[in-house]
Amino acid sequence: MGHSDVQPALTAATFHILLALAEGDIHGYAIAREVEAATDGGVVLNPATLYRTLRQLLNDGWIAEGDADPDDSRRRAYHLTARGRRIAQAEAQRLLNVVRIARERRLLPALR
Amino acid sequence: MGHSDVQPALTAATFHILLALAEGDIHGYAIAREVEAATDGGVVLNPATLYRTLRQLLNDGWIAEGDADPDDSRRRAYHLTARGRRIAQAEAQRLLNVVRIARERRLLPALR
DNA sequence: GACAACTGTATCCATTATGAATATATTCGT
DNA sequence: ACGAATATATTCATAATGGATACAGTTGTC
Repeated sequence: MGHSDVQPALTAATFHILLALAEGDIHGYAIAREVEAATDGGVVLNPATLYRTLRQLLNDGWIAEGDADPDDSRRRAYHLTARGRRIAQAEAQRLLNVVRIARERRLLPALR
Repeated sequence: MGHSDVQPALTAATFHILLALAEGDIHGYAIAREVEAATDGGVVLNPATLYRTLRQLLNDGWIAEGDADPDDSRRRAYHLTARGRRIAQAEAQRLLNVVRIARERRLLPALR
């Protein structure tokens, strides 16, 4: 989709991953389960999408790697950087606007 | 992104188009301007995405073609079908949940 | 301590979605 | 009449996603 420089609209997968990372250090597999739980099974992250996206987010400096887990050497934990948090906040605001529009169009019950 | 049969998560472009069609008959070009206005220029629909998506939505029976415009023979107006409206409502509800999660993670100011 | 089941990360390949650019015709304003 | 804006549509390249698979470390159990 276009975005005219205002804001580069994140993919749904990226945003869900950022949401999971917002609470603090968490590793890939746990992200997948967290997203699934938070959306009642509505969003299932494909491992290809998950690890590919994590690599990109790391490269872009939106997330950073946390301490290694002493209990399980396979785990690679991440957390949001300040930059990543700002981006996630902006995206959340954008989605809020979309929900507002949906409400105006009577696709959702008024307020709550 | 995955979706485990619960609900096939729409693309942002598709949802914005459905939102624009929720008010009643409206033609392609007007949809593009409407979406741009509603998102303060944040979402700009590429014509390729727009007309491609309209064709798909029509094929899938989510939208239907309205009466021809007597003022301008080029215009092809559409509106949501009952099916399309149900799908848009479900997607709106899904996004509302995402916003709720973002709020829980303190990425948005509490309530409003 | 062997073995199965689960956890965890990662990649390949095919498919789908998006975007930039362009083409073409109609309508509007002057 | 003529240029600008409107309106639909497609082509070709790139980006995003999903299905499948691979493989190693960990946990539980007998």
